[in-house]
Amino acid sequence: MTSPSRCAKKTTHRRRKEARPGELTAAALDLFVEKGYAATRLDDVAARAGVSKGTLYLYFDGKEALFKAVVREGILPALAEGESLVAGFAGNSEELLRAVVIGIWRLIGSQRLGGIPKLIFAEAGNFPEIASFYHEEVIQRGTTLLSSVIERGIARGEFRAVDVHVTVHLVIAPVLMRMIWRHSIDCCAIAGVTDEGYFAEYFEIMLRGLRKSPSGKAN
Amino acid sequence: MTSPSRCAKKTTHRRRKEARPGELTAAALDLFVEKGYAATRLDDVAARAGVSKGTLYLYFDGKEALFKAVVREGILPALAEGESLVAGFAGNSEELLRAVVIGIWRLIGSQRLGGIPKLIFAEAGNFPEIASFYHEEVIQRGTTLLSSVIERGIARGEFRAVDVHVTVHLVIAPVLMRMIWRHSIDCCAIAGVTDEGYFAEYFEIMLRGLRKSPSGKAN
DNA sequence: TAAATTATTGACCCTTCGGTCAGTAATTTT
DNA sequence: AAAATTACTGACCGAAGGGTCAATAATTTA
Repeated sequence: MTSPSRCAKKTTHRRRKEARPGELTAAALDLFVEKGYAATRLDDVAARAGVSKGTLYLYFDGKEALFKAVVREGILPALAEGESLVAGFAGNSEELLRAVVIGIWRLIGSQRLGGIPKLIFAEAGNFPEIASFYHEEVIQRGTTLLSSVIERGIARGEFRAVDVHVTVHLVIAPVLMRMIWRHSIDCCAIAGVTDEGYFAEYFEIMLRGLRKSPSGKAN
Repeated sequence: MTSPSRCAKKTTHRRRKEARPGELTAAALDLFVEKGYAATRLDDVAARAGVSKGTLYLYFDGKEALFKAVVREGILPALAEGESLVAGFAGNSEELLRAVVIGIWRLIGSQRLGGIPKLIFAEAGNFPEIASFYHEEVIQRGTTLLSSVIERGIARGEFRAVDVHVTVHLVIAPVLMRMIWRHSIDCCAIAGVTDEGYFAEYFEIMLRGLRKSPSGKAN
């Protein structure tokens, strides 16, 4: 029982040096999000990418390098997009906050990438190298991004003079938690609620909480 | 190299049937919170409790039963306390919401137990039995508890007519995220912020978002 | 077509860990 | 003190999985 190959149609294996890395990171993203970091088997990643484990090691130094490649390829572009959005935005800060949060949700939260934060929070303690990598390349940048939005709102007299550092965390928490729910016990809890319904109430509460004038209807 | 025993002072082991279960669940809580569910070794749990792995199996059927015991012993009493608080509360709903959230933080979030939600979210997918156990015994009860507070506020004309289901998740998200940060990459992010500072801004934003009258200063 | 090159394989090594159980030692009973 | 009871131990088993590497097959070069 040697189960010779994986490809039913082509008994022989093909040599496709160019395509391998992308196929491997795609497969890895699927499995990392589904199983977590430690529980993902490199055998399975390789199999899903249509190669053997040995091939995986030809393109990546190991599990850690593979994971970093997944994050760099998937999350950093989304952050860059958010940064350029803020840099060139002309409207009021309420609209900007909406645009940034919705953008994060559209590019990360609603995609398979939305499972990465959960994985990081969960396994940071057991994999310090990955934790510091993610902290430096994603969390710091993301925090700075949101801080700039809040600070802009305060500077323009649109938001109250909140504690920016704390508020960034309060603003992003419901977004992160929706990603986390979606990738764990999502089953019944928020299952019946659409993204639209969730974020509508989220913005209503959050912007009422941030607005300087308590008279509402600033939009 | 047999490393005969663990206890340096008493070469002999003691028989303490009554004390073992509590010592084992205490050790297990420490390690589950520190390492996560899958990564916690029963050998280590036993060692921290001062017994051998064999002894652990005398008191618990295995890892899963041990974990359930930890949750039942640690989290369910806190939920019960919240329920009785709501049942007998006389003040306005804003105060009640504050009391319930602060209570959850005091009894769970700020304790080692605050590491449990992270573990559950992270490993629910890999351990369905634990996920459904936690969902039925903790999440449903907790959601119902918070729903009753929001509904009370709406019924008394203190809160806007928000979507209760969604709002429960929005209200608890920053609390859960603070637990999660504290037990993962807490390092720099919220490290400099006290619980008081965090929750002060949290209540300010959340209650402005919930209040019916937009004139502020309802407290 | 033959030789050289290189992408790919998968069996293998080694460690880890949940779970088992025959044996040992502490305690109680007689 | 001897016998009976039972709390406790730790060596062991089997499965799992990260990482290695000699062998093999596809492709390129001569």
